[in-house]
Amino acid sequence: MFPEAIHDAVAAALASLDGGGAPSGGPSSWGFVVERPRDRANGDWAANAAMVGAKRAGMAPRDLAAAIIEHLPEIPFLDGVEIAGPGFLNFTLSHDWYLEVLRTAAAGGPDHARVDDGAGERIQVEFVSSNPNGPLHIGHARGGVVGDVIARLLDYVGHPVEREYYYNDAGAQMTRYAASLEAAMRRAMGQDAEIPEDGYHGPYVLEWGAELAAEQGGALVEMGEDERREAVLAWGLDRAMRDIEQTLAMVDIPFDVWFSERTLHDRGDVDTALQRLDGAGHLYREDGATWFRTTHFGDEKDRVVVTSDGRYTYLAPDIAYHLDKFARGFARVINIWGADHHGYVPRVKASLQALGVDPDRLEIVITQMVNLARGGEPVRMSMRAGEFVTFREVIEEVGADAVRYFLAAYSPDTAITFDLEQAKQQSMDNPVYYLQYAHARMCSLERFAAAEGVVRAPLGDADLALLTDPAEVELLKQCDRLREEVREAAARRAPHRMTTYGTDVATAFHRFYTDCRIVTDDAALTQARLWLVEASKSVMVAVLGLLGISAPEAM
RNA sequence: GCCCCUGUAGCUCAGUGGACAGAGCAGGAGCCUUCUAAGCUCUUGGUCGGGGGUUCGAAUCCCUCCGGGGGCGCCA
Repeated sequence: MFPEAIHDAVAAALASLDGGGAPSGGPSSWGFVVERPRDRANGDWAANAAMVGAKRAGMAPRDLAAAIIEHLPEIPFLDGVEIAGPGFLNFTLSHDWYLEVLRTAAAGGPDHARVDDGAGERIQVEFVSSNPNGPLHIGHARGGVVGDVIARLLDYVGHPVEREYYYNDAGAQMTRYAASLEAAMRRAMGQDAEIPEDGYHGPYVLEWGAELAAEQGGALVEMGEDERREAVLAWGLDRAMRDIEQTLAMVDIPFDVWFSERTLHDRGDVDTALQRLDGAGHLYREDGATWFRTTHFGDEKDRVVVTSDGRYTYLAPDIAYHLDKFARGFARVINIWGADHHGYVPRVKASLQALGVDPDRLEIVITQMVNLARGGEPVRMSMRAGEFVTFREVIEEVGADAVRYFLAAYSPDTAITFDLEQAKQQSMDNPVYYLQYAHARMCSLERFAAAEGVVRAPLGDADLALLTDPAEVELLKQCDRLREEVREAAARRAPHRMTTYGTDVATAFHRFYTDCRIVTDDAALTQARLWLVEASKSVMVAVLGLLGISAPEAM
């Protein structure tokens, strides 16, 4: 109910100041906001209405503030309102409000702060979408974690969310991959074969080639060339996809839909999309190729969709793919792309616009680079030569929780260096343990209480008013932030806000633990504090759950 | 050359229109015979890259300059 209740009340006060008849646009036309003051001394919530509206009201901000207070309707759980600084209205909530927060959190569990802001707005989040010709690396991992957390956040605020992985199982890259695999297979079988210059050279190619040799090598070499090529490609696709899916499962990143590029070709969707573009007059031929006039939609140059030797460029199926997404009824589509793809945004948006889909419905989150390091030394990688540390290796070395935390903790806009040594350390260099430790302590307290024979009585019987220690109040205030923090993180597509918030909750809890002994001879106080622990646990489990990090009961 | 991201404490990063700029780490001083010290308290440390502008108010918005990263194919 906060901050909405305050906003409504202030809007009502402004409306009555306006002479009863709310003018154009109604109360919200004043355009003020209710937000958290940076400094706690300035209350629980602050409204800038008096500053924003001073000009329109023809009054000095502080005078307008006083007038607003004069006309302010009653707000439940409000303890007081003050004018401060240049004209802020600072609202302080009552202790009772925080006890309501405790009851809601303790009774409602980790889902207690869910909202249905997004009801009815189906969103697709498409992420990772690595080509199925090798293992995932750390860059894919970041897209995976960012996309996964965004999907979890959107779900929490009430959007029906579908997670999709798009894989390019058609085209020249796959042909090169299959040729490389076949060569590796032949080598494993003792034949003389060279992996093509423009093929894939990573150690995994040799490894998978050997697997292929062992599984079906004999049969494959007997086949005709075309048949064998098809069979190797199919096996290679399956092998890569299995590796990718398993790796993602290791860090708890599931997908609802695995979408194959081939289906677009097989169904004729690519042709259809190009015909539609042509029909709308957006295509032209030049130098033997077919061009899409993307400059008409703000791109810096036109793009080829069919090459002079009759093959599609990657853009052609991408047009069909994005068209297909919206044909599936998503109100909004979010793509998580690596920084190296940012240049493609204009042309994909152009294709949507050209075909009558509002390009604003497609949102593209760009994740910046991830560099790997070990003990401060950069780990050199070459994708072309296939020399890179795989995501799987990183997970095995540092653990799923630490990986997820690290990849979620920074704004997607920031380039990051993932230091394997640091991520592995179970120290304060690794704040993931700080959050998990808070949760483990909560569980430990419950175990201790039970061992002491303390039974938690029903919530309704607890005298929560006993919770007046500053550390207790601070912890309750932190718990109260969950809903607004999730909303903000979801709206801004900003997973890292959850790690920041989680740290605040953990800090408040550790402080509470240090300052207030929970299980004591004072039965009533013990009951109240155990319920506070329970409420905090709901919040902590919610945060860890949104981050996809495990909540250990003991550490 | 053009486009995107970025420049905030010694380090890694939060904060993107509000009130004296924050966290962790690192540095300094303390706290375990009692519920997990992977914890807590206090403390040192900043011309928010430089300069202009918009605004009642700018780390935040605009312009410009400088530094770092990425992208600019009839490759994916």
